[in-house]
Amino acid sequence: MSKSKTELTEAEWAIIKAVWEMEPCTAPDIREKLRRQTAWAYSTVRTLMDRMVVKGLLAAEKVRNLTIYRSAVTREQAQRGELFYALKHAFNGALTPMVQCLLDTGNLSTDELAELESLIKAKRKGAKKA
Amino acid sequence: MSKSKTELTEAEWAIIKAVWEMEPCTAPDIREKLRRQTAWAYSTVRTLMDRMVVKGLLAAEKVRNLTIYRSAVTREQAQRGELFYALKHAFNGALTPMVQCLLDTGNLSTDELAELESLIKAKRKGAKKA
DNA sequence: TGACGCTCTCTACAACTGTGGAGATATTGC
DNA sequence: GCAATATCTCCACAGTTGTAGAGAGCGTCA
Repeated sequence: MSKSKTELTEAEWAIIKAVWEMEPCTAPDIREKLRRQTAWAYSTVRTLMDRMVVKGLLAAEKVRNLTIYRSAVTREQAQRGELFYALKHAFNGALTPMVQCLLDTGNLSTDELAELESLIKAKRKGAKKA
Repeated sequence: MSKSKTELTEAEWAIIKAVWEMEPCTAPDIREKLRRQTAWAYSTVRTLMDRMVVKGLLAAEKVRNLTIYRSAVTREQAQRGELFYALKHAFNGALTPMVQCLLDTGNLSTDELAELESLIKAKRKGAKKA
């Protein structure tokens, strides 16, 4: 569970994020939701969504003349997929350099740093038992 | 400096990693280097590399009948690009959840966790002054 | 019952990506 | 000078991604 090689393009990310927030939903719903960012034509949204169904990213169900969409991968799965892609290719799977890079480039506030630190502390505590 | 939107495909990652290790180098060099992983035909490697030159990922220079390639982006730039792609799309730019996800999924040893912790500590110390 | 508005289906098309064959050219050892 | 090698140039082709137009089907309000 969780070996689903999930990789999304930019357009797919836009769509699936909208779906997560509105599901179950229709293509026009999503189109509307993304209007500000994308101004896509209906057929554009529809095509993208249907392709995503084929890829197993969304699930579609027909009700009368409506097509109802739902997400078929969780946000966590998708996030992991993306992160692992970066981890694997850009960092050869080495986690520490990846975090290093984040720290070096992101403009982290002192608060955020503190938060990260406690995250790790918590994790360490948990790991000790396991 | 560093706003270069660097995003690489899987094949491009393979190539540029090889280039980083051998530059300056020729297409046959790279082909040879990747033989184990990919078994690409010469023209495949060559096509990929030439396209990467167009994209500004590599730089090419002709010497006699040879084409010498060099990287045109640093490893750090490329890494940042990839990481930011994930950060922006999968995590809406929020760093903490991203790290959380890493911690949750990666099988980090206690040692690695400790290393991360000290990385953050160091960063905090530095940030205080800046 | 007809016009209006929604949603759908089908189709297209250009750019980008992965992959590589065919054949021209240059370098070099004999 | 010539054959053998290493390189290169050009072109092709299928699959994916981004984008969308044209027109059919249906529910509904006068």
